[in-house]
Amino acid sequence: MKKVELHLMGPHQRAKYEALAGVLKALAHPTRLFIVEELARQGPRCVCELTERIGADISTVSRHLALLKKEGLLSTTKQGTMIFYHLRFPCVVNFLECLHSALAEQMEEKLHLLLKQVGEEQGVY
Amino acid sequence: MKKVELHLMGPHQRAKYEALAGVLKALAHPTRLFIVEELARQGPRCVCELTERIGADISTVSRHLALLKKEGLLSTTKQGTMIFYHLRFPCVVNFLECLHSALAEQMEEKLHLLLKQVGEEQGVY
DNA sequence: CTTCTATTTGCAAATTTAGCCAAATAGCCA
DNA sequence: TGGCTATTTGGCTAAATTTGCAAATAGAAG
Repeated sequence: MKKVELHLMGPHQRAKYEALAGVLKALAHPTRLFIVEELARQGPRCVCELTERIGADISTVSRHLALLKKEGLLSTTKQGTMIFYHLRFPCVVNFLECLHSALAEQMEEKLHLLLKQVGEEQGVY
Repeated sequence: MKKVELHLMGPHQRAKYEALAGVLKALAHPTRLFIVEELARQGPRCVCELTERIGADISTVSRHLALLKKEGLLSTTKQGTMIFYHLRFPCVVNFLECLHSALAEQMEEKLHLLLKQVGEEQGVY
């Protein structure tokens, strides 16, 4: 008989969440987000061109790209000595935009709360 | 006259990507993903209940929850001495599911490629 | 072959993150 | 008040991430 540790997360679930976390981690960096949106907006770009726009060392940019590729978000093609990176799932930017607008709302809420507080304080004195 | 560094990422854009990255980083951890799905599926839960399912130290879980809350993904309500965490944007799980199925497809592709390679090698010898 | 250019990799320093234990806090109840 | 439970915080260590510089690779062109 199988002992039922009633609600403990199993190894299968664990693996699923680790894979997901890998992809999300790859996205969770300002430079890498910029890269993803740039590729979505402008189409495939080579390392040097992206590097220009980012303003970091080219080796750093190369590493960011490698990570995104490793997690399956980008693919590459060669043209001469240059390597072009492609966004494999353009739909991720939809999610990013959605998240961004939710963020904007949230910031506004916070701002309102803050303003209200300040207003009340001024009212008191 | 404004000097145009033609395509360098500006501070405004930078700030946007940093905020987005903050939220994504909060999501990018197996335990925190589990928490998010658990709250989506089962509704608000207290720290101790989540801790049971996760199997880590309660202080660790508490910190994960604090991070998710700090990034605006969760909110809290008190009931007696217990604190319940709520998922503020249940829609994030849609994205997670979408991402997960894309991941599954990708793994399958890789598997096929691998199998094909093995097949070819066997054919050669 | 030599010399470019584009890209990746080795390495080390600085920073961040994750985890646990122990201690502090907060609210409930007797 | 004092004890009990739920949660958070401080402190610490181990591990992972990020970054730039320098060196290695790979391909193109003279």
